[in-house]
Amino acid sequence: MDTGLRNWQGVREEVLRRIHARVWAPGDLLPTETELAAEFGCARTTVNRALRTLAESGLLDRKRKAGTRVVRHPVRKATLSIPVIRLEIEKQNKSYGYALLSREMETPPADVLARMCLRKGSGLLHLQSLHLADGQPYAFEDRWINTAAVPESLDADLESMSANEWLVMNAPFTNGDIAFSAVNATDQEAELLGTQSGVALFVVERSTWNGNVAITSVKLVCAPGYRMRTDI
Amino acid sequence: MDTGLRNWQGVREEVLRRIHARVWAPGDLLPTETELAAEFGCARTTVNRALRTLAESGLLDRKRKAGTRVVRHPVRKATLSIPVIRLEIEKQNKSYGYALLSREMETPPADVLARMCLRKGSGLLHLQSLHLADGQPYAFEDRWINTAAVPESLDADLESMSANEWLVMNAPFTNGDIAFSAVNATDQEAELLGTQSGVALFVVERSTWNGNVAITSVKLVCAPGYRMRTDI
DNA sequence: CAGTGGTCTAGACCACCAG
DNA sequence: TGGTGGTCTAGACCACTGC
Repeated sequence: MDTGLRNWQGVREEVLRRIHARVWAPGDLLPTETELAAEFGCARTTVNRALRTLAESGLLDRKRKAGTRVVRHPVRKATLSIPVIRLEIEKQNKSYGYALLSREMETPPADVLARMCLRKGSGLLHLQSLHLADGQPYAFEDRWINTAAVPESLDADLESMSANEWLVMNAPFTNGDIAFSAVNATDQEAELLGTQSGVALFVVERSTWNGNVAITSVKLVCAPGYRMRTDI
Repeated sequence: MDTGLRNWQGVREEVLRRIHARVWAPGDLLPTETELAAEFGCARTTVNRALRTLAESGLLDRKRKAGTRVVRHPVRKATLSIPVIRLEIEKQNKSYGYALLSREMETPPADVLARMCLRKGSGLLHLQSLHLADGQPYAFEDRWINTAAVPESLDADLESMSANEWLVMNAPFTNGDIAFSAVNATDQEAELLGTQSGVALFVVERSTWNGNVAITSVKLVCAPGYRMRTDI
């Protein structure tokens, strides 16, 4: 039977429709790729692409020999874009500002060492800076850079360009992790962000590696009212 | 020239390596698919798959006729899994508990209506509940359900099963949005979560639609110390 | 071990868009 | 308008895994 679905987006839409319409309910086994290809009148490759896409977005579970099933608890996946802060601000039609507050070689506290998987004794470059949007405090950045991995960072001009952008252009990374949480503002954070201590602040912590070499670990404390949103 | 890269993952790794090694620097134009296929000794389809994958993860920018370029500011994309809370807790080897606190038909406040893109006058089902991990408060859930879109929800047994799970199984959605922020605990939230008012809490807000029909809007206030993490 | 998805190939046509 | 990526096809072989 040829229903005339000749491209993979079309097949994906039709499969989605049937899942929503409960033709294939959660836990159900779908026909094989070959059967669907025959029904839709297209090549198996096309069906494969459609089903693979749906599996990647978490709606289907595929196993060789076992076949393709509709997952029982669709774990929705949201994709967050982690932009360079300057671009994030400029996209809101605000002017970006940046101020370097401090820059020292220091022995990092234990939690930073642990996050970067480094052992004690290594001195790291410690940077504190402030990002501004239209002159207002936007986020406070507390960053540690592994100078053993990125020695050029010692000579970098970090007065005019944020460490974030310098690293993006000069120290590529292969993997990392990111975490989000909420904290009460310390006195220092409150003063820098122009608010009162105790106010709830949104925090982003990110560490990156090149292979298994730690590059940098950064903690971004956002100004009150910060909201991170995305579509699902 | 055949360098023996015969599968798309291998091609992807090699292209990645060259980007990291600055063979192709940010902004540079890559060879065409056909040229790369010749160099790697594989079919163009294979190169296409590799480059398409890298473009999807935000490292390459591809345009017909213009060719493939390394992006200047690699916007890293983090994929968050939004799990059913019960599963999230059980994955930590803790026992899941759930308590329905209130269930009323009510006229929602303006901000909820706006979030769901509904107009005034519609009564919605308002649910408040508490999620527990090993008996300790884990998150406070404040949910509105559009009964016009999901009339069966009026008869659902929401004492034993959380609304989240009931909806996952009974009211599929096609799209939605999700937002994260930080708030200071209100007196009510503090009492329910076993903490003091004013403590910084992590908040997740999510709204879902089936086509353009609003299904539900939920606000999840997490217990102190909540951390959401993922790899990038 | 046999059935299923995963992938590769060579060739083809098409859509888009920069020059 | 020509060059580039986007996709489809038919056929093939392979890898995994449930039975």
